[in-house]
Amino acid sequence: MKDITPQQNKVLNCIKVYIKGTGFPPTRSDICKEMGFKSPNSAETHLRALEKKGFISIASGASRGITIIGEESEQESGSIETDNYPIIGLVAAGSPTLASENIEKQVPCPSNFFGSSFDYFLRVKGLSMKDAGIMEDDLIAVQKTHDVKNGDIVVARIDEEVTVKYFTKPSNDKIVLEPANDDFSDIEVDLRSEEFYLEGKYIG
Amino acid sequence: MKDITPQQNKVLNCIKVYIKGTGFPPTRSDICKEMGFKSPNSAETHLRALEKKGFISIASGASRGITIIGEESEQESGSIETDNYPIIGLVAAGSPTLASENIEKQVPCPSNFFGSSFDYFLRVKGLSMKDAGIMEDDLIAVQKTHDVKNGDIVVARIDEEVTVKYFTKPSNDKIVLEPANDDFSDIEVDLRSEEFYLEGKYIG
DNA sequence: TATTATACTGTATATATATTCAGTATAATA
DNA sequence: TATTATACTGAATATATATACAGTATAATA
Repeated sequence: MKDITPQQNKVLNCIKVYIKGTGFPPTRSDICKEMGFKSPNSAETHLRALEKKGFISIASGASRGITIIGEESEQESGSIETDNYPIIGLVAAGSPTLASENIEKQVPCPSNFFGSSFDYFLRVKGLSMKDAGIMEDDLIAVQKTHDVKNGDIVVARIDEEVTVKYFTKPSNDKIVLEPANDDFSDIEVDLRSEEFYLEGKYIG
Repeated sequence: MKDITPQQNKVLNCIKVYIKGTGFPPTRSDICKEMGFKSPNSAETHLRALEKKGFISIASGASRGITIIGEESEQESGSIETDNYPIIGLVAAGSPTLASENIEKQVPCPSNFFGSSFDYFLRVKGLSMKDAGIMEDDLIAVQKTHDVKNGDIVVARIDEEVTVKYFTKPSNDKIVLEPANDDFSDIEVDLRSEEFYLEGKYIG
């Protein structure tokens, strides 16, 4: 990263303040107003300099196409690794689980919050895992994987239907999905005749 | 906040993803590309609807002048408000709950993760709240407060013993703590003869 | 000394963009 | 039944915006 001049730093700071205030980057004219310039080209040349030095990137042709290139770890208190995770609501039959139409919203959560890494939250429908502490409308953290062991709680899809159950594989072409609620019965899947897709594994 | 339609939610989510990816809001055309619309007016009408319902604000005349109105989130480029919360394990009789000897460890968590603010995590012992989805060794988020309503799940201490139950106060000097498991029975506390201390309220 | 980077003013213009107008269609509501 | 909200296509247009071109001036290099 090359040196930044005091004036360029002022412009960079001005852009940051603008974004914080409005939610979107300023135009060349906006920068002129803020900085007191009388020509939009003054802003333009500063932007080009800042881009050249790697502080921002400019999307060509697009208005307000300024992106601040931050040095990431600006966090003071221990720099916790957080990420946004999508919450998956009702999964439309046949569509990929993580397709945007299934995403209710994104929530921030530390990536190691449940001890193991995970990929998304799933909103649970039904009470079949009641005795495992998973209730209707609960959010469960799911890791996309096919590596599951007997006794794991898995998210599985059988013929377009998504379900959360205990996983057991007694033989090579048979899978048993066991609910944690006496009111529900086991599901047996014959891998030779039925479609079975393992969406992932319950993490927390 | 009025109701949002599924399609409007898709558009809103699309805008959020765009901002996350590029650092600035999309144009009407950008939304069309992302959503598959063939007319910029499709995006325009959705934006107007979202504005009317209070999900976004639109700066008139400005390009890309879309601002997401998050209920709390002032998160530009990763500055999510996270805090460390203590996990309380077995609470030693007679000692203050938050005393350091009771703290198992600290975990980071977004302060608004459960919608409401909270003060610590408590590790649950016993299965008395099984039917409410609270199992042995579960972590529950607890807010230190004395402001509880009938039907709230509370953390209470009666004569050196800490317990998690539904709270009801039928009369001025009597409290009933109700478990969520048929195998356990209600606890009635006579405030005139027994010591009762309200540690806090169950948040999530 | 010539060159390059910084730091501006001022003008011009192609195009990116918001925004209005005119339609079509469906479902819900009064 | 009429009305309103949703969900689009398609075209038109005023203007917001990026961006190039033409200059001026100062300071720091090579």
